[in-house]
Amino acid sequence: MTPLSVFRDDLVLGSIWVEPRDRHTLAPEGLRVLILISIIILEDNMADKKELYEASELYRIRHSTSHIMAQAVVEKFPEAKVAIGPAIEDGFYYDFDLPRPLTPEDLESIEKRMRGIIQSKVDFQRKVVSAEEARMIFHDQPFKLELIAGLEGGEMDDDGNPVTEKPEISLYSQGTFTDLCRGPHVDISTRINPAAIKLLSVAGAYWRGDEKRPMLQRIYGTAWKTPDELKDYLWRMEEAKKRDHRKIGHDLDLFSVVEEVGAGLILWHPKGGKIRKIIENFWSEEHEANGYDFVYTPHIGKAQLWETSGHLGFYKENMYSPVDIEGQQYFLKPMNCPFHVYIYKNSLRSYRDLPLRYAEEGTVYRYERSGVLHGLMRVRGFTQDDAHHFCRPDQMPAEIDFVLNFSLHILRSFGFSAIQAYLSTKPEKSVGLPEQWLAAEEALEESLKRTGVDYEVDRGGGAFYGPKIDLKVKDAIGREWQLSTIQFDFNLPERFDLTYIGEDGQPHRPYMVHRALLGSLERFFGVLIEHYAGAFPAWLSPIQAALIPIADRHVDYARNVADQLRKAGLRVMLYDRSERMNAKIRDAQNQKIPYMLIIGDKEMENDQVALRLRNGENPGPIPVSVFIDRAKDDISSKS
RNA sequence: GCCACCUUAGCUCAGAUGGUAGAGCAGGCGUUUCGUAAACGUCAGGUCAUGGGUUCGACUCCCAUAGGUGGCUCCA
Repeated sequence: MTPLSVFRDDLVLGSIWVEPRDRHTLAPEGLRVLILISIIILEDNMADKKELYEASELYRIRHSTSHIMAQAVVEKFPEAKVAIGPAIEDGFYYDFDLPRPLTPEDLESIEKRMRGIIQSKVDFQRKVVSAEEARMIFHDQPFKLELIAGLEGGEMDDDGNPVTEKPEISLYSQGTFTDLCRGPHVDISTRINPAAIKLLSVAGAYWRGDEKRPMLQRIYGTAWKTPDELKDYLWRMEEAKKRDHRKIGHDLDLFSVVEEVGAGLILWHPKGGKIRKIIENFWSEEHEANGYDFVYTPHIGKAQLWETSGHLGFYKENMYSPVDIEGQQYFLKPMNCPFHVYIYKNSLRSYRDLPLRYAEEGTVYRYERSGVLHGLMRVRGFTQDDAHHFCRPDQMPAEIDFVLNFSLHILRSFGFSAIQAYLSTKPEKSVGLPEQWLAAEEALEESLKRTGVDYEVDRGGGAFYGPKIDLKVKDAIGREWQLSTIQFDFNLPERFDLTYIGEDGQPHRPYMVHRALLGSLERFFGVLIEHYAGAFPAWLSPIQAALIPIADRHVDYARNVADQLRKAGLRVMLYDRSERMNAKIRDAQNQKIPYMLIIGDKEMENDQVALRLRNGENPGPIPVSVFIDRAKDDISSKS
């Protein structure tokens, strides 16, 4: 038996014991997810996960391990300048300014020294000092001096409000190392299990996250209570790596990014393209059935357009340089909104025409710094499943209800059942009338309440042009991904002077709502790949059934079955090469094809196929028609 | 963009201290016709990311460029 961590959001909550062989078959999709569901129910009743963590012993262990690491580093590099070293989710880090770049060998020796320090049983001692004393102690530590000055001056809290009470200045010492630290720590180093810590990587990090300030070297590490928990954490990291959409995208031949085309630009291969097409078809049908009109707009627009929309004022850093066309400047579009606005403006609108819902899968281009590009998740060109709603003030609550429910419906259709909403309200700097903001925020919140979806409010977190709801989904291993966004826009209707004629014969300003449900097709595809680990449900699978004849004499019959399946609307492939059956199964399995249909003498005689599923289940021979019914059921139920 | 690391055949990777490259898989061609995750043989594949430099000689060392990976938010 071997322990398997029960976790949520990478926070280990405990362990259960399973047979080693089950660990790999059950854990990733089956068992773990089941556990997750029950944990989520339990844990959602708990007050605040973050507070819980910070009060935990594990948090103290990690924070203290970070200090021990700092001690080891300072011993190795006496001239090191130390910055900060907190515990974080799953581990800790510490930032240093060092005379030279660290190597993997350095990490090994630091880690070894850390074990030595831990085993020497050092105490962690807390001491409160005055700012003056602190300055003396850290006279050659510029980062600490800056922190002391900050503490003394009374800094800002998370919301940017000045902290009124000056915190006391405390030190923690262990062994030869003293750090300016709020704590808490373990009392003695033996609380840390030297076999349950590991240094992971070194990365650059700006002092205080500010790119204008010095670049420090950050060492990341992890620490757990037991070696088994450490092992399990490392195993989880491996599992997450296996789900990496870049790896799966390559293995399953879904997409690529090549240097010759350009960084952050996606090539969709036929199989990825098939999945995209299925997503788009579904998307279109649902939009069609829900009162949307489809619009298509160009990829570039004149400078004046972006001037009016405000993009050249507020968004220019993310836009590419203009192209010159007959002396006029044109910009590649970073958003679709201005075009949709002009479709609205193209005729005089009556109050009877509203609401209008313009939808477009609009491809936009945004400049992203090279270092932040990441597979399908962060790219420079992508297609938004965009739409803009224009409605009257009296229609606004119903319109929000509609779009929120529509969003939830679409996300759930793709197998995302755990959805968390975030409502962001008026920031200090904003456009629009306060009463507009209030009405919109109230409509958003009331609507959230009616749907019953779990939500949090981020006061002051909205964009300057309007409040919004973001929807995040949890994937199969508990990670959150932001997909949908529903945003009010008080800015563009003003800037473009949008109106409709009311019952009173007078022009009125419409409300405008901008929304994307899947976000971008590229990113959404990446999330789907990781959520399903490449094993897409049948309705999304580029190939649904693989026909596997055992010997060449079965190929003709298999071809005949393939035709029947295609006529029934299934996507099939036939293994007609003279490989061994085992090799064909292995290949189909690696391609994560949902249904494998083995065909030998017995099947040929009885007009059957022997069904094998990619999870290893082997239901055996069934008539072709029975298989067709079963597959069609799975597909229509999207399971 | 910045910091560190990385870039060898389509893919995954070997190639001490500088002496112009090797395996497995994939691919082509044969042979095999086989009941639930890899049959056997054979052939072909590389200006070692690109461009400079050091050297008698560079995949190996230095510099630049392009791509990639991990970070750059979570308060001492």
